[in-house]
Formats: sequence, structure tokens, C-alpha cells
Amino acid sequence: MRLSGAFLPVTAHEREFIQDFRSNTLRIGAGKQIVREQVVTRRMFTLFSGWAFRFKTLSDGRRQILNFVLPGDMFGLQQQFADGATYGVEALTGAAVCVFPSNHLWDLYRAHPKVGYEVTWLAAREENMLDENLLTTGRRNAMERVAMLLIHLFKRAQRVGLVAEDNSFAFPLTQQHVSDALGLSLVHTNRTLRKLHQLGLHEIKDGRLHLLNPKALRRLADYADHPLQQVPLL
Amino acid sequence: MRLSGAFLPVTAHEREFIQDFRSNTLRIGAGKQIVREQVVTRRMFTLFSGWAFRFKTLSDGRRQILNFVLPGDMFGLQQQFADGATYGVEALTGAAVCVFPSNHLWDLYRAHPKVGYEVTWLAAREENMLDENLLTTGRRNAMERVAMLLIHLFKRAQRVGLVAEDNSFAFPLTQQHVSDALGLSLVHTNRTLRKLHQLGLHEIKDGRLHLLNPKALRRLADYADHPLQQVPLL
DNA sequence: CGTGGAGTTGACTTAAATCAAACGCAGTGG
DNA sequence: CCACTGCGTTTGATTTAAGTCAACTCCACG
Repeated sequence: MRLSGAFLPVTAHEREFIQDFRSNTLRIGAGKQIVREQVVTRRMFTLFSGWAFRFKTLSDGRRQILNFVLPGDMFGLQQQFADGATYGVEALTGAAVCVFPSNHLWDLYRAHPKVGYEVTWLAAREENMLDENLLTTGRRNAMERVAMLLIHLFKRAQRVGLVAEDNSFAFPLTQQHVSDALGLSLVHTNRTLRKLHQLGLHEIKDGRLHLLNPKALRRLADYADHPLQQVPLL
Repeated sequence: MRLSGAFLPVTAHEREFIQDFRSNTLRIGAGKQIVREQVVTRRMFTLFSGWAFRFKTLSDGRRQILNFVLPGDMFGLQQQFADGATYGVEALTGAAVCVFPSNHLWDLYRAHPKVGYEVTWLAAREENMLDENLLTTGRRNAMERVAMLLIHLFKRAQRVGLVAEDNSFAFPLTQQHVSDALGLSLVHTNRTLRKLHQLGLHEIKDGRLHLLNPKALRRLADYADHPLQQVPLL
């Protein structure tokens, strides 16, 4: 994964330390929960392969997807400091995760401040994504929301080398996931997706998403393009 | 501020270091911007006194308030790692902030991993709040949203000693702020606030918010109460 | 006094939710 | 081999929560 160009280089020494720190690697089946809501686990994860998402639910079952987790992304950090229930994480596809014992997180910082710095970096990056999602659910309308999600996931998939030469990539979300991520109803999400398709902006075929008119999508979503930047990888 | 009981104790040595690291203290007038959207500043802040809020805007002016900043809260960390524009921060009241030169953040981690660890802690805490806000704007209806905001701000004000014995506290938000935080229109926010008031759940008088029926508000918002926990303070 | 920001209210519109019913298709088991 | 099932998608009809437009009040302030 380090070879994809999306991540900062590490020294052999650092890599070795990270390997040590990692307690083990887990394989998760599609649709299985990696972190259960309400249950505080003292573990932290990095996604190795596959897709997952973080979510919260209200007591009557309404669900909000907080963000999607792609290879290289970290999650579970908050649990370390949480005073109680926080969020759940579910695998969208078969996935492999690295597990870190986060009860030793402080030891990590002491022994390898550099790695600690990088954890913070990743956390800050995720916070930026949450900010953007909040702007989306709070102030964008349905068309804009869907356009935003498509282009955002495209960019993220691209940075970790998941996008093919024809600008398409495996898209494991159901429309239910899309609606839960955007705060829309399933039906309305379908209609909106349909409308974007009819406008020729995208196409989903055989489980792959093709962006047919990225420029129009970007304009529609008022999406601010960020230059690709290397980030740390644990 | 350290005396309020909301924050973790620090050793004299640590405090001294934090003082050193701080470049200076700034006073901000109500309504003034502390961080301008689009402008990347290499600085980090801790709010000393007063209220502020983080926000993002779309190019046509629609604004989303991401979260409110209360004394002891840190902000600006993301800028350090940002590849471009992120968010703005505006003072709601007169405010005092500590400024840290965040281009030396890595030095900080190296010299004082403990402080680095605490920065991460604060970042994770803020991420939890953003998660909750996302659930609110994505899945709660107007009544639930407003109830959520009132009780959430109450709890946060309480933890830093801003709440008087009569369960009231100085409430510097206009209805415009409330609506921008919740993703509602101004008019609808007003009606909803009015309805909650008529139900006897709250009262805003002389710029102070009184929660008249916190239990009902909590039930309405499906608010999960967290035990008060001490957090670091920079 | 006049001006402008914040709050309030009524009338009306609309985007999105809800309800309900099909459809296509993959998997399964008789 | 094929009916049965269930999940994901699609579509139409209808309702509703929230947005929009517009006007008016109530201060605080110069």
C-alpha cells in the first residue's frame, strides 16, 4: 500500500516499530460490524483493504453515516478518549484491518512522538472531512449532496489507486448507504441519482461508478478541489 | 481556568512549557473573525474566555456553523495539515485566545510527547462533537435539533462553570446562529424555538438561556448523557 | 427621531418525506 | 430445472415539514 504514492515515506526503523505496535490483522466479512455502537473498545484500527463506514443511530433506528473509510484510513481513535458510547463501524465489502491496542497509545507517543504526530495528522484530516459532510447535510440540497458524495468518493478512491483508467471504480454502496450518508430518504435519493444519470453526469453499472462529467458534478456540488497531498500511514 | 475542575491537572513543568510555547494572547471583539476562511494560517488557538464558532460557507453564501467554541477548546489544528481552504472562526462575544505557532507543532511533539498526546485527545473530543452534529443535521427534525442544541450547549457551558445556580447561562447566539448551526431556515428556527417555549421547555430572557425542563428536552432530542470527564487544557 | 438588527407572524410554495406497489435479479431449496 | 424469496431499485400518488416572501414590532443606538 505504501507504494501507491498516497502516503508519506517511513524509515525502516519506524515501520518496524509500527509492526510491533500492531497487535494483529483481522479479516472482516462484508456487512459485518467492526466496532459496535455503545460498546467501548480500547482498540484502534487502520483499514488495509476494502471499504467501511462509521455511523451513529438514534434510539428509534434512524441512522446517519458519518464518513466512509477507505484503505489507509484510521478509525477508533476517539474511543480511546470517549466517556461512553460513540459510533459503530461496519464493513461495506470484505475488508482487512490492522488492530492497535489503543490503551497503550500514550506509550506510543512517548516512545515515538513522530508516530504520535502522524496520528494527530490523520485525526485532523478526518475532522476536515467531517466538516465538509456537515456543510453538505446542513446546507446543500439533494442534487448537490449526491453530486458531492460521488465526486468526493471518486477523489478519495483515486488517491489510493482504486480508480481504473476509464475513470470508473468499484462502488460498494447501496442507495440506502447513500441516503444515510446524506441525510435523505431512500426514495428521494433514488430519484436524485436518477436525475443526475439522466443529465449524463454519472453511471453505475455492474457495481462500478463512472463519472461521465466530473466538471459538471464539481460545479453542481460547489466542490473545492484540493491538491493531492501525501499523508501518513500507520 | 484550571481551577474549574473541568480540566486535567498539569505539573508546574508542563505549564511552564506551554506558556513558553504560546506566542501570545489576543483579544477579539464580538463578531470579529479570528480565522478567515480560505486563508491558511499556521497558527493554533485555545479559547481563553468568551464564545466563538467555526463555520464554512458555500460560494453562494449559505453558511454552516460546524461547532461552537467554548473556553478551553482548541481550534485551528486542522490548518496545520490542511492542503488548502478549510473553515473560518468568528467570535460571538468579546473573546481572548492563546495563540500557538503551529508550524512548530512537530517540535512540540518531539519535546513534549505528553502535550502532543493531549492535543490528540482534544482533537478526538472535537471529532465526537462533530459526529453528533452530523447526526443532528442529517437525521433529527427541527424540534429535535433545537432541543439538542440547547441541551448540548447547556452541558458544555456547565462543565466550564458558566451556568448559574438557577440553571441559566449567558446565551450569545442569535436565532441566525442557531439556524446556521442546525441547517434550518431562520424563520423555521424561530417558530420551533417559539413552540419549545410554549411547551415550557425553555426561556430566553435578557440574553440568558434557562432550561425549564431539561428532562423533556433530553427525551425530545434523544440526547445521550455522558458523565463529566476531565480533559486536557493547553 | 431615524435607522438597522433581531425577533415574530401570516400566507403561500416547495423540496423532500411517506406510502404503496412493482420490477429485476441472485440465491436457494424442493 | 424452476418456483419461491428477499434485497435493491424504481416509479407514481400524496402528504408534510420546512423554506420563502413579506410585513410588522421592538428595542438599542447615534
